[in-house]
Amino acid sequence: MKRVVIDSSSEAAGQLADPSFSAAVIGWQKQHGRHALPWQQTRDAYRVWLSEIMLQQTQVAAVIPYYQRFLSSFPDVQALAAAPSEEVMAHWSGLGYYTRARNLHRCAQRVVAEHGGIFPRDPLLLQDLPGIGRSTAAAIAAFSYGVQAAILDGNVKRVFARVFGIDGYPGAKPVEDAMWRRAVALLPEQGVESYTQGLMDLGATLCTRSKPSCQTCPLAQRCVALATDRVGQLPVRKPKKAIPEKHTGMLVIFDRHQVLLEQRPDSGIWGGLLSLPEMAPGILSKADFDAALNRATAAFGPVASCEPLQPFTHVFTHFKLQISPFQIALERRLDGVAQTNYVWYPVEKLASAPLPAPVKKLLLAVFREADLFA
DNA sequence: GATTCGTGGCA
DNA sequence: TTGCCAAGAAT
Repeated sequence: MKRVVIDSSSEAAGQLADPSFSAAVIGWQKQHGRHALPWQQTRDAYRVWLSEIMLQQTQVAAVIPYYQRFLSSFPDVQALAAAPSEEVMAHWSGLGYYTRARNLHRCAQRVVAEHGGIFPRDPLLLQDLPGIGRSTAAAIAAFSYGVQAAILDGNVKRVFARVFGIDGYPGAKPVEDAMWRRAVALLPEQGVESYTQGLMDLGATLCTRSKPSCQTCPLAQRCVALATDRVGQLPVRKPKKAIPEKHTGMLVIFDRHQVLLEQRPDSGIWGGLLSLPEMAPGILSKADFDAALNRATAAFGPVASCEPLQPFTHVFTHFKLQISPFQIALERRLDGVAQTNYVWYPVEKLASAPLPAPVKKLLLAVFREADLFA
């Protein structure tokens, strides 16, 4: 069970309060903010929630097509709750952070079962639902119901770090706590919707990471970073560490119009998706490789041909993955191989399959080239 | 509390 | 090319 933060911030809030701050943000938002994003112009909590989950650690441009497809396939929370898991995963395929998709599905089912299909308006109740943390709960409550609740996302952290001249990495606990206190203290009495959207818009369109437009910023007068010429230094960068590099061999085992896929476990990288069977790539002799290949494919049928494809690297946030693919045609396919985590998948359905982005790209390239489409 | 989760765009 | 990181949450 996740811990819900109850914010009873004390006397500090009084000192941090400043009505002119929210007034400046709200005024700017109404005139220069974004008003035409697909999830705006509505107070439908389902749409607000869907957009907020998709936008976690993901840029607006990447989300828009996913949001549109999701909404047309699952027009309301009941439709999403009733959908099969694989269909939900397939719609999320390529967007990343796949735990979000499973939590999204679970959340829809809980809203239907426990809240009569209505998203609660209390941020603390929202935060109890899977995939909804403190900031997302506040955004949903503010945009859907006008509830006075504070967000603290990457945009707000960047704006705060500059305007208030906050040193220290915003991901560090003490720094983040201090920012939460400010976020709560600065909430306006009226107009949380415009204020919240304004903070996001400021960070996304004006107070950007590089080349911010300080000339047109409504907060320039009060910006500590601008006054002290530290706009380029704040917020403090995440302390970098060397990321490990891993290797894997991926087997593209196919028989006419079907390819062998493997269901990945729910936890870990690419959790809950289908992917290709993997084999530790080695600096092995050809004989060793053939032996390993035979062990790996014995259950599915004798190998007619095996050709290495161009290896490539996929970069994650926290490690690099060297992928060495092999294209393996079966001489014939053995039946009765009932290992439940494997599935023979029709090639023509790959484009809409719940696959990781690099795997989908690889497979579409292989089968386009091999001209194996019907 | 530090790690673990994708992907694509951009400098 | 490489590095950085975006509307964070869960463990």
